[in-house]
Amino acid sequence: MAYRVLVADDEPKVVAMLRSFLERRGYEVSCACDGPEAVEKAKTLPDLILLDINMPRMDGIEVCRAIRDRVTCPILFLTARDGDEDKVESFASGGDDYIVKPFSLAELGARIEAHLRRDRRSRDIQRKVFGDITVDYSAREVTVRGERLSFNRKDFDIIKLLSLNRGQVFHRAKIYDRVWGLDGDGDDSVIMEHIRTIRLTFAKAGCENCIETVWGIGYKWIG
Amino acid sequence: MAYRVLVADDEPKVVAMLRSFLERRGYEVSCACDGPEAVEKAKTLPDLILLDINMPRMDGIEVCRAIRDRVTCPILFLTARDGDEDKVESFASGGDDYIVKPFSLAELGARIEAHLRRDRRSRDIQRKVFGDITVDYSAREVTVRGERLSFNRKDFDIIKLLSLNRGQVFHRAKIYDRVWGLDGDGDDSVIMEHIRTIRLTFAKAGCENCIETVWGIGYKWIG
DNA sequence: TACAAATCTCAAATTTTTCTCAAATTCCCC
DNA sequence: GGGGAATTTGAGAAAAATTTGAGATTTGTA
Repeated sequence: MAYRVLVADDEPKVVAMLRSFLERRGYEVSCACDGPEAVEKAKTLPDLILLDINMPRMDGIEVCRAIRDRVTCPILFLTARDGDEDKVESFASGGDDYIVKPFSLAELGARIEAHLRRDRRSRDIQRKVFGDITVDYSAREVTVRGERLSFNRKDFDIIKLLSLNRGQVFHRAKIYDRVWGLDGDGDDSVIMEHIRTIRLTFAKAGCENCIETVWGIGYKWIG
Repeated sequence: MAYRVLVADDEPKVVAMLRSFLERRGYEVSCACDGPEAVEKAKTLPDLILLDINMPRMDGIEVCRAIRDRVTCPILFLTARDGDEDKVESFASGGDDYIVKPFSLAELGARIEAHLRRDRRSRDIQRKVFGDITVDYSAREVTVRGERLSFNRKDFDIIKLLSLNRGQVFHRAKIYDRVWGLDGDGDDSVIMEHIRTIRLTFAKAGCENCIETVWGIGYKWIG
């Protein structure tokens, strides 16, 4: 499942820019253009929130105070104000970071990743993103553009093996060994069958060619 | 008990200033004046580390890489370098924050507090909200749209384990270990039975599918 | 101690996954 | 282009895992 980021800013230009940047990086983005809307959308429990401080009707700091009890995800303030007092107040309201505009997107991206990584570490979650596809190994879940695909045990185990080793070709016998265990007298047709159901499920979600056939050898994950 | 902060910087003046500032705020401070010393002192497992990037023999980023696997506490870089690349590399090495010198002590204090707070928060969560469902861990209470559901001890322990790790799949044996204790020779059917009663109780309150079955593996909390 | 609630057991019923096998198709190389 | 091996497809059988139902046992408490 891709990370869901909530962006709250009253300037449409900024929102559009952030959305495009974040989506390009594989996040799922939702937006709010004022304080109350941000509070409302925070109820969907995003994985991270970017909060502008200057917003009409309710400023970012008030939003943060309002949601802090219910939302445990990292909250990053974005703002043009560079005063010490603003910073101290932002952190005191429950914020996790404070980024002064204009900021570089590279830095923003790195900070977002760092916060998500810490969150992940404290929750022991592991996932990998391949463009539209996200594979979450601890949830045993695959998501394609937000749509959740369900795989049964063997299918997921195969996806896990291949996707953790993207680009590497696996013989069918090798897949059998790794997924079924070394004792089994693996029959290639079993693997082929599983590959088929995996492909079918991905195809239904509009995602072809995640797994490529390498003639005479086996399969590899393209992602 | 006071939080222990490790300060690593090769300039004695900076170290002295930070030490005095931090001690005035009630932290217990230890210092290192070069990279290897920082790595060594990190073994005492401080609660937070302030790391200068420019240090003799081994720079801050190398230090961070060296200790990241063993040390889970927040690592904050302090540096005079303000380039994007430095920042990105610092976060990539496992850092949690990047503060450019000269910084205000008020901001530094606020950032340190924020990082420690998050660490604390992830250790003792009081309650969590999942849409209609609220799980209160200190009161051992579950509420669905205001209606209070009652669960017996084991059932609640299972709910707690799963809901604190939303999305993560737990093997039945794992659930047994975590809820009953490691010694028990857990029988899967016990877990299945408890899951059933939990589901029944939630269903009566009009709340289906909080717990999802992952075939061949176990269960996970959807919320 | 006795009662009620909580916890555990076990086998039948159900659901889902996994495997099998032959026909159809695709791909590679001559 | 054609032969032959490799792969995909399709449908259904076999196997495995889970849920359900009914009751036995244990535990906590008045």
